[in-house]
Amino acid sequence: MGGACVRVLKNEIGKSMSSSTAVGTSSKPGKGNYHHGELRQLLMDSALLHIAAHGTEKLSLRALAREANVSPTAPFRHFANKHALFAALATQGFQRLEERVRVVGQSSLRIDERLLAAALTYIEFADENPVVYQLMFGSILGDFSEFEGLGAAASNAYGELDKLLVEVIEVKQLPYDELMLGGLIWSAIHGFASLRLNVSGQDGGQKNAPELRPRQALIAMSEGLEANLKIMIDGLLGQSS
Amino acid sequence: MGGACVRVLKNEIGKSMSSSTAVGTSSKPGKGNYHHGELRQLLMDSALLHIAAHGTEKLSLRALAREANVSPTAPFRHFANKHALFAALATQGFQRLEERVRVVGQSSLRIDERLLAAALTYIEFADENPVVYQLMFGSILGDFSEFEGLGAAASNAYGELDKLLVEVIEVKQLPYDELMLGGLIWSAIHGFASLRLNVSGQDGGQKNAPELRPRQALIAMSEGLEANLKIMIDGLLGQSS
DNA sequence: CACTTAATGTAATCAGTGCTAACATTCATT
DNA sequence: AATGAATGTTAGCACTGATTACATTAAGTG
Repeated sequence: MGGACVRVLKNEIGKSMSSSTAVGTSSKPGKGNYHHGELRQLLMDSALLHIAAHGTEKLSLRALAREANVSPTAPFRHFANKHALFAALATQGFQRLEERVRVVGQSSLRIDERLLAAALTYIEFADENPVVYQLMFGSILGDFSEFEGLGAAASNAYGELDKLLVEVIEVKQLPYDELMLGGLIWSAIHGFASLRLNVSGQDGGQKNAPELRPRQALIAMSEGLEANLKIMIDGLLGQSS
Repeated sequence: MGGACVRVLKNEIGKSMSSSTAVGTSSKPGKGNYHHGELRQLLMDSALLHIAAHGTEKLSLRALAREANVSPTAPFRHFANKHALFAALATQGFQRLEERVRVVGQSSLRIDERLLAAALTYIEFADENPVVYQLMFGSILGDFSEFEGLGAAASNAYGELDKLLVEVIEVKQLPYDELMLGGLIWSAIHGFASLRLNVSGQDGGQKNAPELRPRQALIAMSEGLEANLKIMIDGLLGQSS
């Protein structure tokens, strides 16, 4: 019951199964065939699907285990507890985001174009990986320092944006403190990405209630996204070219 | 175990116990004293404290019932399920936010000053009611249409911002579509508020790791908040006065 | 007032969950 | 072949969300 619209996106999984022998997945437990090697990533991928379908709240490690044809407690060999799984997903997310932003940051475009491209990349990432994004910037995981590597991964990802900020300030001789400009631009980007995920999720596209003004605003802004982002950033950089 | 820093804020509760006979709260069940009248709001207030302390994930209706000296299933008389409680909190939040924004929106200031004041109000609300804010704009509650009144409350709250947008566009003859300008400004405000809640929650203030650059950016922007917000909004409105 | 009715609380119970502890199997390395 | 770390299994505890049937209260009606 309930319209739990499954807004799953393939990009959010994939990129897994780097190596390992890739045993035939089907098979009942207790027959001398231990899973081995691939279970951790398999659980993570499976978790993303479940969260996308029913939310973090209803994710059950036992259900994941069941789905993987594995004993109910097997997941605990890979994740100390449920939140550790979330943290692992978020960490992986930060790493991938960092990688993507670095690529566009190192292109040969002008600095302001690279900044815009980075912003777009950020928003694309949120679009393509909504569940991971929520884990990364939502409130489910409290203090990152409770999970090894998570805080560092988050900081590294931000660092890629930071580089661009330093550069744009120097090139354009902006009167901003680098940290403050970071706060401004980061807020703008994140706000847009975050609202789109949450508000656009409203109404499965069916009953189109009259109470969807906020949603319309975001849809309006989403059309011609790049141009609108440019307005936003240029506004913050104090120029209207 | 775990550094579950209890960042509770009094504003987040309060404003309750509107009327009712206010029976002496202490007393064991099964002694001919039914709670009556105040239990619903009592559960909501209690829930906020629990969520602030241990997160939504670990909130237990049974624990709330226990704390209220009430049978384990009593909460279900007031909330169909756990998420309905969250939804009730979010709905109340939207209503209070709407009220606050309306007040500043109706002041006698210039329109751009009122817009800035509204933005500040929004951010103050998030600061003072972090848990409610996360429920309102986070991903815990999926489709608002599943909860009666929630979608409308959200839309009404946005409506107060909307009024100001319409006015500023007309007065300043801005070349924006009203919906799009709403998307831009709303993103900026929400992004700042949201990041502050989530990122500033990192590190209980103790070990001050070197991996806190993102946090520093937000702190930098938080100092002189009003001035920075003004930069942000003026930037979007395309003026640098 | 007595009587009804809706609202609210209780009691008993169920399936499912996170997690722990003790044990089994496999893999990699020597 | 032997050892030890990694990984999976089995059994079980304490707890949770939720349902059902029943009890009590407050409020309204004649």
